[in-house]
Amino acid sequence: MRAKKEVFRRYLRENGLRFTPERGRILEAAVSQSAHFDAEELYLKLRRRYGRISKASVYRTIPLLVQCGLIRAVGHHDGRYHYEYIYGHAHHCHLRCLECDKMVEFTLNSLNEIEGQVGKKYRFIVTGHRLEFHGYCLQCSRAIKKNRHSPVFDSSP
Amino acid sequence: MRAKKEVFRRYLRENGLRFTPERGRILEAAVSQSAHFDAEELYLKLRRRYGRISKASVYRTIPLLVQCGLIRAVGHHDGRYHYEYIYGHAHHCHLRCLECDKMVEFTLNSLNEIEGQVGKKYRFIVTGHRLEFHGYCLQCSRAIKKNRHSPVFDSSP
DNA sequence: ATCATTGCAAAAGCTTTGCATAAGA
DNA sequence: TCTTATGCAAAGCTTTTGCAATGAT
Repeated sequence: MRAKKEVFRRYLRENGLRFTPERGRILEAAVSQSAHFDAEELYLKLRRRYGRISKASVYRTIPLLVQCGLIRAVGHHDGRYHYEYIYGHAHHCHLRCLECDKMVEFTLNSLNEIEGQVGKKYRFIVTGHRLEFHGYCLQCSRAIKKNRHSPVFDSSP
Repeated sequence: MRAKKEVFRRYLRENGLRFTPERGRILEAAVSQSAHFDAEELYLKLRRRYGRISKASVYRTIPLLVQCGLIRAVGHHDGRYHYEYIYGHAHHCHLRCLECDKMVEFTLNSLNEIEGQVGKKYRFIVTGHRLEFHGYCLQCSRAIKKNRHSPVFDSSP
C-alpha cells in the first residue's frame, strides 16, 4: 500500500515541486506515527532514524502534507500544533483529557449530513469540520477530586 | 446587567486573588468586544481607552476569565489564540472561511445529548466541546475559482 | 502591614526565513 | 543547466516569566 506516496508525488508534480528523499522520509515518519504527532516529535524520529535532517525541512513539508490531504492539524495545545495521518482513515472526532492529554477517537456520522445543510444555509463551500469533546478521564477526575486544593487550569484552546 | 463582574469577583475571592482596576478593565474590554478577539486586540483596545496597561496583565488575566467561564478560547489560527465572550450566551458552533476568516455562528442542540453519551461510553467527565466547520465563503470561493493559479494554502489548525 | 498584582523588559518556545550549497528534472 | 530543496543559523511572533515597585484588603 504505497498509495500515499503516489498521492504526494502527484501533488508535488502538479505544483512544480520536487519529490526528494527528505520529503519521502518525512511522509514515512508521519505515516508510521502510531497516533498524533507534532513537528518536534517528527523531527526527533527522523533524526534517530536517518541522522541528518533539518527542522526547517520538517516545518516546510508539513503544510504540503496537509495540503494534499495526507495529514491534518488536529488542534493546538501546549503551544504547538498537533497533527494526525488521515489518508484512507474514516473521519473521526476526538475526546481529550484536559489534564493528561489522553485522546480517544470516535466517529459521528451525523455531522456529514449537517455539514451539507450548514453549507447550503450560509452559502459556504464546507470542506471539513473539527469536533473535539474535552473533559477529564477517569483517572484524572479521581485525582482532581482528591486534591481539590491544587487548582486545575484549563488554558486549552 | 453586571452579573459578569460579580462572577469574576466571586471567582477571584474564592481563590484568594484580588479584584483590581486592571482586571475589571480587561473584563470590560473582553465583554464589549463585538465578536471574537485575541490578546493583542484586547491590549490595543485597553491601551486606547485607558492608556497605561501592560500586555503581561492581559495575558495573565485571560486564563482567569476562561477559568471562571466568562470567555472561552475559540481556536488557534494565524499563530494566535482567539477568544469569545460566552457568559449568558447559548453555546454555539462556528463556520469559518479559511480564506478571509469570516465567521458565522450557529447552534446545534444535538451535540449536548451526544456529549453525555460519549462521556458515559468512554468514562470521561465531559466539560465541553468545540465544533468548527470550515471552508470557503461565497465571495472567496468565487475569487479562488477565478485565479486558480494562485494556490490556496490551508494552514489552519 | 501583608502579600498579590502591575509594568517593564528579558526570556522562552514554536515556527518561519535568508542564504549558500546541494541536487532533482 | 536551471531551479527548487536542504541545512544551518538567525529572525519573528506570540506568550511567559523575573523582579522591583505598587496597591488591594
